[in-house]
Amino acid sequence: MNMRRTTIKDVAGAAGVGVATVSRVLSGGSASPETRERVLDVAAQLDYRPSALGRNLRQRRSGGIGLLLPDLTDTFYGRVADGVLACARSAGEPVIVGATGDDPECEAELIGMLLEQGVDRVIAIPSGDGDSWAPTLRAGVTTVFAHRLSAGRDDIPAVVADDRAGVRTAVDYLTGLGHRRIAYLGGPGQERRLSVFRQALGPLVDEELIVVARGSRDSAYAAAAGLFQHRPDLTAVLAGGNPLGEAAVLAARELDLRIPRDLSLIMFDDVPWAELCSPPLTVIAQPARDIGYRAAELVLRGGARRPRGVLLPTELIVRGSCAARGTSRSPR
Amino acid sequence: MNMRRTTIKDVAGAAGVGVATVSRVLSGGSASPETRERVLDVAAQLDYRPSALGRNLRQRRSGGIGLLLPDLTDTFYGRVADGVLACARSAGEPVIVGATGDDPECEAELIGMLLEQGVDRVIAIPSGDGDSWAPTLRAGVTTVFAHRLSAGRDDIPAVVADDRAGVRTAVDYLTGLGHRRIAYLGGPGQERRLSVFRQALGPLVDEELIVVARGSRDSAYAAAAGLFQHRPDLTAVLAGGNPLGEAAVLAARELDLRIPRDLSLIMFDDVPWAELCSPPLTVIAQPARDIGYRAAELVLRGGARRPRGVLLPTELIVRGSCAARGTSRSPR
DNA sequence: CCCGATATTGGATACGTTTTCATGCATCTC
DNA sequence: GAGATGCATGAAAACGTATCCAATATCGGG
Repeated sequence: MNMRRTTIKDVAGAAGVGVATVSRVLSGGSASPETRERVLDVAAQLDYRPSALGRNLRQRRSGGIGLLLPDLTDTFYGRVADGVLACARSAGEPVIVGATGDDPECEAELIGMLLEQGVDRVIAIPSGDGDSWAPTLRAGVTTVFAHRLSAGRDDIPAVVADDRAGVRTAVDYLTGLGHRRIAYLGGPGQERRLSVFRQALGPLVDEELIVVARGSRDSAYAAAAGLFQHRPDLTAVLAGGNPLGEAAVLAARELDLRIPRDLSLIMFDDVPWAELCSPPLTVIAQPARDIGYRAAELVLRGGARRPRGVLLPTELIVRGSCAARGTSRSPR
Repeated sequence: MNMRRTTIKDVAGAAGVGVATVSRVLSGGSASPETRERVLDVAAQLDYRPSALGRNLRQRRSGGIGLLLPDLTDTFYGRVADGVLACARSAGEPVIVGATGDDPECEAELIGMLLEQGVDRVIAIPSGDGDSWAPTLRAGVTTVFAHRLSAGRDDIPAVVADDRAGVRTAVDYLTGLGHRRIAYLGGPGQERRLSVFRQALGPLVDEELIVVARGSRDSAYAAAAGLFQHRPDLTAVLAGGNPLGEAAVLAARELDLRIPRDLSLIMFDDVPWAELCSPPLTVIAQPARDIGYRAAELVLRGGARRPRGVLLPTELIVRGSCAARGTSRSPR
């Protein structure tokens, strides 16, 4: 059972032509109609597939695109990945995916793996500081960020949702409902949202109401529960991602806080279950799939002329998790 | 800006040795301590990374593993993918991911892409019939199925959850609560669950209560709504996956059916939001991540001696979406 | 009828690596 | 001291492809 893979030589031999001709025919080069037909016939008959290994080695590029994101478990990232895969497939490009777990060290390691693999395009939801990305740039790999920017890397185009507008409308909506003590529950890599939050809240900002959790579910829950216990005077929460929102709902339930009577909640990212929750969650929808798709488009078009990035709109979807600030929360 | 990638020749030249020696040192072969050190020094200094392209071409294997699944949007598949990625990373293997959308044609196309890419291991959640997989086997690609089996492909090992036990305990639980008219809401590729469902229900089975939706969310909702409207006499539903469960909850709410008073619901697959639902959903938990991880282990160990597959346990997690059959549903 | 232009073709080379094989050198054995 | 044994080493081949270049065939024009 030592089936050698059928190579271009086999096709050439069977068709009675040289390998160069076969290569040309299959790459759309010029050839006489009859040879072309014969070659195609033979190739089809032998079920010949040109080896990407040989081709890539020859033209010193893998033609694959690398995708690095924190975690495929989070539906948001899943949707981003879905968008990337869709676009890549329509271009016939394979995608190598790596999960960084939001760990810069792990990210650096995966970057190394991608470089070793000869990937020449990378899409990433970056975790660490910008330094990790020096290697890809130095190697001439066209790089595009998705969903997040990386500190000190304004030389890499990015496709992101308009956090600025999202946070602002959310904050406006909450203050419009009369809320004054508004908390922010954030995750890793959300510096931009945070700064906008502070800015939008203006004089109302209270640093103690800003909590940043690490990536894990446990950490998110702990952050939410801690926040609610320490500051029973807060009346509204903005959760910076669906895991945080989930943690907030869970913690609120555990502490017997009723949503929205005792606590108003807005969650970043619209997920299917937001509607199933009771009350259904008011959210800021982000076009996750589009982010992935557009990033893939950008990286496929190549770094020739690089647009400075793409900003996709967000949308506040009002459901039932926010109420006008009524009586102050009853203390237990 | 035509930075040639640093190759093994550069290292050899700079270290004053032959390329063979460099290759040996880096692959852990034998070499005198002093040469080894010098080579390693130079390699580190030049930031040399062996090109996977060259290596793979030489040893006629890509060393990568291909992962084909229906959809990264569904958290279940996301968790499976996460498991695969984790295992692959610990083995240093890159993973090429493709989304089939549960479309056999698309699946076949992606299989072709993987073969072209020279992948020598594939993990798949198969969509179509077994015929699609003839090419991979013929090419000597070790193939492992995850989560599902493929009809007529008992020569490919599979890592699956114990649907058999899962369905049986669910049905037993429901009948134990007094339910008699139990519906099954299924998706694509669930033949096994269906047959077990019929078997477990025995004489109670009612073919009209068995509905199979296509993959999309809309289709799932339509199936659920149609079922509930046509057969208002049913008292319990088993949803074969979290999209189906979601659809069931949504449709029930739309038709003003209260869960669990009017309708008991058990959902396959435990997702974080199952707990957030009100009432919290009773589910059959599947070890999705483990399925992926084990499949990766299996495919990495290689097809040398092939275990006939792995069966992972499921668990019925009772929450609040099932009730004893009380009064018959009031007709609107 | 001959020459130059054009179209088609096949041989050879290079891509970066691993691996085989032969060579040289030092050490060991009798 | 001569032959045998072992080890470190480098030259060269091979993996499958794309492309350069020369060679051949075809054709048109003078």
